[in-house]
Amino acid sequence: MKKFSFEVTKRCKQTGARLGVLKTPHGDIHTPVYMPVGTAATVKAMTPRELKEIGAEIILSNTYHLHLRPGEDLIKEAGGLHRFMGWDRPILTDSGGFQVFSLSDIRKVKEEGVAFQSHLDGSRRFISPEVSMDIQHALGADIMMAFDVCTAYPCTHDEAEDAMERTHRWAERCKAHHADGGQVLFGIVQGAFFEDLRVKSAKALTDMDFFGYGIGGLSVGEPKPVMYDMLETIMPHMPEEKPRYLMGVGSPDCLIEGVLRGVDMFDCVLATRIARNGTCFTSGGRVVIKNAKYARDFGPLDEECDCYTCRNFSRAYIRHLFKAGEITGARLASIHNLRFLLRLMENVRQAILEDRLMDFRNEFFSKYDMTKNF
RNA sequence: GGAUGGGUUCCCGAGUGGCCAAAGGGAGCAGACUGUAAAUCUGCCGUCGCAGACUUCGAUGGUUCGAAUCCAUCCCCAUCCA
Repeated sequence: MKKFSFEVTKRCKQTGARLGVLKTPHGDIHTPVYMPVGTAATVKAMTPRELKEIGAEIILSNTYHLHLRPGEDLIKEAGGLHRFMGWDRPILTDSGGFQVFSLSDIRKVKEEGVAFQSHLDGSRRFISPEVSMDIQHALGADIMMAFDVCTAYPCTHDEAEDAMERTHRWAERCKAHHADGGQVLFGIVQGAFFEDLRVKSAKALTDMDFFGYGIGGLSVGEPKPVMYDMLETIMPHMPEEKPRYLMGVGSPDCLIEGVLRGVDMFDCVLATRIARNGTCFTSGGRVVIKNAKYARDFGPLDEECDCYTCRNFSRAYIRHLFKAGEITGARLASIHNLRFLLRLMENVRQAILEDRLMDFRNEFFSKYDMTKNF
């Protein structure tokens, strides 16, 4: 479709990291980009207006969850996901593939597809590549993801290979079933933590020619260096002119390390989840704001942050809200954590533009206490 | 002044002879969290500590091998009656 395009506009001379623009009918996305996650058609605790204010260019939602509730038919009737949730910028929908992994206790994978038991009411559901495509068509997100099989860490080579081969077959089925309308489809590279499989998967997916490529099956509990190694293994085999999306990452350090290794897109629930649980990103490292030591700390969460929370409220106040169980605590922390990552990526893009991403990285880590990381 | 019911570890509240350092909840403290079964979950929560030891159930004195639990006296509290 003409309405969609991706272009790498610049490479950092210092690191080779990419700057790009992904154009969609709902607006342009400047990469490298962090995408806030709104699984159930809402980024938890955030309104679309607030998301815009902090600079979110695209958000994520989820096929499995919306299929169960309220159902894709209802969302289609509402005019599609954008209108339903009042968000007019781009949306990416995950395929339900990650739920094959995260709901492993209540699902069965077969060649045809995956039989889930709804985590809401136990009812039996079946999602195949075709069903996932149908649901995602009905939802109408700009970017759709192929239905894949995500494996755990650790897993055997055989398990990883089976999951990968199935992911490839399913990717073919997704592509065949995808209606080339106002949406584009990403394939997903699997292969767990085996270099031969990752290379094979990258090549196989590239041959299928998707609009973009997810890198799945990482950040599932492995040490970070292992993930970084896998990225370095995969990247030389990814097409240069297509967007690369590292699924489910990350933490501030992982975002930077990912960009350095050629990643264009990220999403992660971490920012919003830990925000609701009383933990915040700061330029100095993680701050568990509900801890007693902040009871009389009347300074901002992060001196360097420009977000609404940091401009107007103290650590002591935010801690108080958490201790009191007030919903505003979760909201203020969510606003901050998301703005922290979005601003980090703004800075990353600026650094790439100025060919100094490695300098930026080193400066970031000189301040960021990794012993207080995730 | 009389009647009745009570006083348990920070709070509420179980416990009526040994299995009680004492259920459960709350509060408090800490930890976890990476394509969201998460405003969730886990741990600690008398003191010192490895085992274990020591102090505690309004106060004091008894009974008993053994008491938060039984008896006596006293001190408080609540409600009702005068």
